[in-house]
Amino acid sequence: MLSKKTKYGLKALTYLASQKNKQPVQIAEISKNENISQKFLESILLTLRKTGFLGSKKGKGGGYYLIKQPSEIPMTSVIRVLEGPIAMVPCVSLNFYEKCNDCPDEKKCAVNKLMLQIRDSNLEVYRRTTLADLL
Amino acid sequence: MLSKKTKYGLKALTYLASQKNKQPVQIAEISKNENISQKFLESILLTLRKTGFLGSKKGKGGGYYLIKQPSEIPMTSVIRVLEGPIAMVPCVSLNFYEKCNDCPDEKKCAVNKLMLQIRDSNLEVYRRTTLADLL
DNA sequence: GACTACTCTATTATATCTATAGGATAGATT
DNA sequence: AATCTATCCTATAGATATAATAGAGTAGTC
Repeated sequence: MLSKKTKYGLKALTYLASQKNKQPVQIAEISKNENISQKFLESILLTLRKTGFLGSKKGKGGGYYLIKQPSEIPMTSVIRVLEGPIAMVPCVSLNFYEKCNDCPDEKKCAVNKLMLQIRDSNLEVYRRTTLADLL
Repeated sequence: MLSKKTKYGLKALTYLASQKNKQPVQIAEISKNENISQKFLESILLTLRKTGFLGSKKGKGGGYYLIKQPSEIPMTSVIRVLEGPIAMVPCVSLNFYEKCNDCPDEKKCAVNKLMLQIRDSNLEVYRRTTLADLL
């Protein structure tokens, strides 16, 4: 299952991407329009800022805004930041590889074989899709 | 992440599929060879029997065995039984569809758009892969 | 009839996700 | 400078799902 964190994060990103001008948008506005708990959204936007997707402005008229163009934000990086590894098992992960301790030979492992294909097909989708494609 | 239940279930299925004769295999044997907690494996094999993948024989010389040919067991059905819905969000699920209560229009939803593609690509992999392909 | 191995229910442990609370901090406005 | 506003940050609690264990019960085989 997709976590709510990722779901909300994606919705917030598209909300910001669909803004005509580049004025900062307040958390409260996004929260209200996308039906997201404001406090929860707060922490999500915070991680998106820390990971270089968003900029923020404090004080009156402040809020969050996209740093890059939507077409320059691939889903691979969004998913990795919000959801974690794209692979469903660590032994087929590109960025978070870990050996299974119960598995003597990865190349003979059925789970590895299957999940390698799943990873590849998911990666293909995430790589070719940018935030701009979701508007 | 893939649950251990699914992981162990897949390993057990391939173990059974790789048997030369069709004699029942005891839980203890699978558990030992695949490094799986015996009791946990017990419950997994039980659900695989109840869902029509395995047959069992009680008493001495008993155990579990595959009912169908490995080539006739698609991953779609295995995953659905062990892991649950293939879709990552209910609003794009074929067999477990559910409307999001926070989303006014699915067709305009970014999460829906993205996850629809992910579902399709995963489905394609699971459909073309049978247990026989994992041996 | 004894042995073996599956069957089933209940319980515990663990982890992760989701959400909330409350205050601290920094910038804008007057 | 004072005040308002909105982000920033940490801590924590509750809910849920997963993972694993325990132990008694049942049914078939030899």
